[in-house]
Amino acid sequence: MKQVTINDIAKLAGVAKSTVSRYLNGGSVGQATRQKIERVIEETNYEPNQFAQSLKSKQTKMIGVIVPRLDSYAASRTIMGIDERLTERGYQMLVVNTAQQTEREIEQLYNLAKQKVAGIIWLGTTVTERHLQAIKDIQIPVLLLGQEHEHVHSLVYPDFDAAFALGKQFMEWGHRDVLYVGVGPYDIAVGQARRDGFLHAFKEAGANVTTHTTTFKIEDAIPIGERIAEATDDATLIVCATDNIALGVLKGLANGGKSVPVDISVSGFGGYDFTEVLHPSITTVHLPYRRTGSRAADMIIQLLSGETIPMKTFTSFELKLRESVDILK
Amino acid sequence: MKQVTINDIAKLAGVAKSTVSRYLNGGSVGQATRQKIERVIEETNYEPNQFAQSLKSKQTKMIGVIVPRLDSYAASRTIMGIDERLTERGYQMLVVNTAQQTEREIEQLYNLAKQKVAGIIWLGTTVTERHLQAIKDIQIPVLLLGQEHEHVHSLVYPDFDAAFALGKQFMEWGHRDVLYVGVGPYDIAVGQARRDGFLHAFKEAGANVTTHTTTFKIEDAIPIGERIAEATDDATLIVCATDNIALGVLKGLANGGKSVPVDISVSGFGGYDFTEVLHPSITTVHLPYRRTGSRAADMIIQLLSGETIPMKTFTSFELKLRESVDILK
DNA sequence: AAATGTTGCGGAACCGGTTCCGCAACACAA
DNA sequence: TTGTGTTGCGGAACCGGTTCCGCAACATTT
Repeated sequence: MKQVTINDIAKLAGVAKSTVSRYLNGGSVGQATRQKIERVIEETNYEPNQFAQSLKSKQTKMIGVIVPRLDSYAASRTIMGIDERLTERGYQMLVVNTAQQTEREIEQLYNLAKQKVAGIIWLGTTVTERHLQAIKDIQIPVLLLGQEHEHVHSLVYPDFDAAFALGKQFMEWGHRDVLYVGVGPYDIAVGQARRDGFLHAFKEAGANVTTHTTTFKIEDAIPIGERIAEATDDATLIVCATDNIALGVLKGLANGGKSVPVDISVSGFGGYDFTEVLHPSITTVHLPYRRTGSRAADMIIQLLSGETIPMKTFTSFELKLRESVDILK
Repeated sequence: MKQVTINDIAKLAGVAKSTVSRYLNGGSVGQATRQKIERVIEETNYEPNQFAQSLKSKQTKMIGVIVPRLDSYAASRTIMGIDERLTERGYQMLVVNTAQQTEREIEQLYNLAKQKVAGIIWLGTTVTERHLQAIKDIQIPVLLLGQEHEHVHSLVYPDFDAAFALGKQFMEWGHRDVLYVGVGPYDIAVGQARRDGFLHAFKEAGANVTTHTTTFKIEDAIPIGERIAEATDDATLIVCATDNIALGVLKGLANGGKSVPVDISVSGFGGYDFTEVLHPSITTVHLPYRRTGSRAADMIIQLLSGETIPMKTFTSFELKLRESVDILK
């Protein structure tokens, strides 16, 4: 298993190594030499050493992917989509996890630059000045996925529109007393856009809304569900900012003896696959994570090749209207 | 942001670059020179070029991780654990996805070797002769995770023991008519060890068992649940080989109008977090994926440094006895 | 004082590619 | 026949590190 080098090929084919290199990179090589080299490469299973190549070219065929966490459904589906497409296109994916620490996102931007990745896909949560500075410093194309910023190419989920569409549907079904369970505004996409979409739909219909704030963790939403179960107001619908929150709220309601959708309706957002097989199945919005990942891969490759693409691109969404939300009229 | 090289450092410090290199790698350098070099490196933020280093050393600080799929709960948790520990230890993780194609596992073994990773953690499903050949060829430490083979260092889940323990518990609770829903034996851990553990427990108690075979996909288990709902035999318990299967079966039962655990009990295996918050909460076995990932990282690093470790190591498990299985006596 | 050992350092080769430059061979136009 | 252009190829430098070798300066032993 000793490494075959370009020198070996040159020697075996009886030519200079510069000629072999030219052959490999599509330079001008005569018919006769071309064939000799071809044969030798075939026989020896020669494959160029990537380090030597990168040393000179200061480039790799790697795309760095910065993710806040690896164990979320959204992240892993997205990564999967990215990987599939990159592999097809002859690139490799290098995933780095930041464990939800903003500081590490910045570190990793520099770090990936040091590793000479060709481009970076960043599944962001917040965009700060220091992020922007890092992106400027490293001189490498960066695609922001799932958040947006005017100075960075971004591919975003239509959180506002999707939330608005779902909210509007609920209004048409006659819900007028709504509880909204969301997350803090530090997460632009979920904490702001999604919330605003819902609230806009509710306000437009003149509905009565109460807002609760929780985290992305299932457990934290359980007590909220429990409290709602105890309360004696006349809310007919609980709208949750994520499927995880919906899961927690459902558990809390069950603990409090309420049944869905008979006593009260519940909706989620995000599109876990298994929301469909729960009983009751959960009304939610499906975001195409995997396809979006592939799309992101395409876009970063376009950026690499210098193509101009819009600063901001939206993905699609799909309402999944199921059993957990009741139709009042 | 131009790259500072060892030559620049040498020039600025007024020494030869070999001296700088020696300084960096802990060779013999005098006090005076040491300080000069130190200062210059400090000032310039010098960082060695990894490609140049790898070119010479034919090694990297990367550990390759081969996974059959990226979007499973088990895989993503495991990867997370691996990554955390590797980062702590100064290594980088390079994840490659095989999209569940055995052929690509073998390809990737060779491919990772080409990229000169220091070691490989392989989340395997089946081990064939060709895998073994590849592992022998590449001359790089490989740790098999989640499956076992006498010739490869492996870290495995105690599928048999865990299944046996859970099965025994069910027997103590008085279940004697059991339906087992598993997967084919091509997956050694799930299709064989897990099944055998259960069956052993059932047989020991003289229970009556019927076996169904399905896949890892939720959807494929739904019709099985539906058929069970229609059947008029007197099974009291459905034991599923994975949580996903349990989810599908539960849906099928719900479709058929059966309620759990009143009409029949259901158990899963694997330990999705949210099995706890479902209603009813699901009895299952929790496997410590994340911790196991960390453990795997430790082990591969031990292998790199030439330490001797046992060929086969077991992880732990924890029974999660919850609402979905009824206690008959 | 001479012989021997130790330490610090510079020079040069090497890892395996890419690329620039220039020369030789040949074709074609003047 | 001379001049001009094109094509194919080899030599050498270069990318940024590591490592081997040898020399000079100094310390230690006899």
